[in-house]
Amino acid sequence: MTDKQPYGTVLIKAARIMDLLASTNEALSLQQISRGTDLTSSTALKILDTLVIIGYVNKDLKTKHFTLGSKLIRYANRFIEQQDLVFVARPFLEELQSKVNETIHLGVPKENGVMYVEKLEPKNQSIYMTSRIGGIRSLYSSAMGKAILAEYGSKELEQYFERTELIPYTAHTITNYLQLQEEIKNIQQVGVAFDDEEMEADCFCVGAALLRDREVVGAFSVSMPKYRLTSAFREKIILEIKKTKMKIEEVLNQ
Amino acid sequence: MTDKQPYGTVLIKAARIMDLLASTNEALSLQQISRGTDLTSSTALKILDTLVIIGYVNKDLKTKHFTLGSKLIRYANRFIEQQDLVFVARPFLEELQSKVNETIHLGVPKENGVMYVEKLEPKNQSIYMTSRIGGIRSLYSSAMGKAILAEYGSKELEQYFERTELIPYTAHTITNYLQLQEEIKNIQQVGVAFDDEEMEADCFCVGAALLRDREVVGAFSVSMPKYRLTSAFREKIILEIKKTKMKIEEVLNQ
DNA sequence: TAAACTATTTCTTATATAGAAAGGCGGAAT
DNA sequence: ATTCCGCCTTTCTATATAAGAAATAGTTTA
Repeated sequence: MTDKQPYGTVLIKAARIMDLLASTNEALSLQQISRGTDLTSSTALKILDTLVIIGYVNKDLKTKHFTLGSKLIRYANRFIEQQDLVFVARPFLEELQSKVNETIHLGVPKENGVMYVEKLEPKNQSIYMTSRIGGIRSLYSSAMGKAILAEYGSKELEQYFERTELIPYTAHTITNYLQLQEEIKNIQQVGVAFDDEEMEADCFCVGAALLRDREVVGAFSVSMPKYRLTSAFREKIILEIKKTKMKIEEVLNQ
Repeated sequence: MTDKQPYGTVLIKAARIMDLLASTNEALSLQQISRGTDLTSSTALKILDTLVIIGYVNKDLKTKHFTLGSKLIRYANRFIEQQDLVFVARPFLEELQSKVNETIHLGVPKENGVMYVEKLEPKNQSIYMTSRIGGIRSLYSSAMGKAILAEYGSKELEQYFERTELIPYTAHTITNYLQLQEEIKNIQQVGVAFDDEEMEADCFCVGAALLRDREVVGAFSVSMPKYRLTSAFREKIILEIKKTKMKIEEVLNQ
């Protein structure tokens, strides 16, 4: 019963500081940081100085205020590239894109939700794209998420229900466990999942999960404004999604 | 002459590990990390364990290999949002976008170059966008960069020349300091900078610097494939860039 | 099954860290 | 201008932590 020797105390404190800096768009003073992290100002300052040296934090020399550093972007870009699902799936998603000409997302399961790791845009819309990559959506309210849920076993699903509250985002969000269970059964039969304005008004999505060795490793979806949805287009998208899913999984499973 | 007390040794070692993990797309073993960073494997492992706890590193439980963690994406997204230049400039860049319908970049000076912090895409092209945001281009070979150089004072410029080798990227890259100086004079007269296939074949850009309190805080540019460039379009772009620069700077300088 | 490698834990010493307190600096108020 | 006040920075030392060698556990190869 010997307690493990503690380690990385400075790292953990540094991470607290980083999280605090990442919790706001404002530049923070030493005081704000030391109060916000329960560190003495001398300790916080020494850690901050080191974080500045390694490029994780920026210090405004005039105001003495701190913000996140630019090195983090390099890390993030590399993180995305290290998700080999992105590498594998991207060419097929591009192909899908060329056929449906709508927004396409790729996501991976993360923290009881699904995290966007790739996004293909169709139009002239100028989008602030980085605000989305890395974003996490709940499983029960998105096409990708429901496609993932449809691959869960029954006890896995039960555990999901236990730990998850079905909060409505729109009037269409499914907030009832029985109804969600019905929906999941339907997805298992049809082979694709839908999001009919359940996350965002006017937004319709069709998605499918991606399995490697019978395990969910991600999901992808096509999203569009609802006014562009005709029943013929809907059928086309379903067909193309199924084809794309097959192609990607073929590669994923060697 | 008392040496400063060392601090943040673990942080710096952790950063070495992070940098190593960010230097490749491969997942790395403990051995590879301990060799690549000159840390003993026990030290490296303890740091890695902590990095996993705080979400900076991912450990594959099967292979025991390490990759970067997903928390870095959150940091990166927030970093972008903390660049308040992005907030200020975006609406004007979107307006510009709607007029020229070509790719628009926004950058900030960083490490003897210019770092992309925003990108507005015009077309149906599916772009792997995160690979660009955060990317750094040299000053002498890009429209944004040369626009920044044109705001340098003469001694500042001399210092830049001293520390910078003019490496050619294409046959059109300016690799001669006198020629570059001529070009800069021209930019100062015309008010915008050009990149005529100097960075990438077939790519033509027009850019301008953004000043706050007479200090360069960024730059933006319009990029297009050269075959779409007519002389009328060129003039239109120059005009629109000048207008956009004025509008953004008006806000930047309150 | 053994051999060879790699990951993990243990243990001890030397070292880095935490935090209080003092000192410095700059902006605000008078 | 001068004082005051708040925040940033430095100093110092007991103490908690880190480093590394070596033992152990685990895994792959032959």
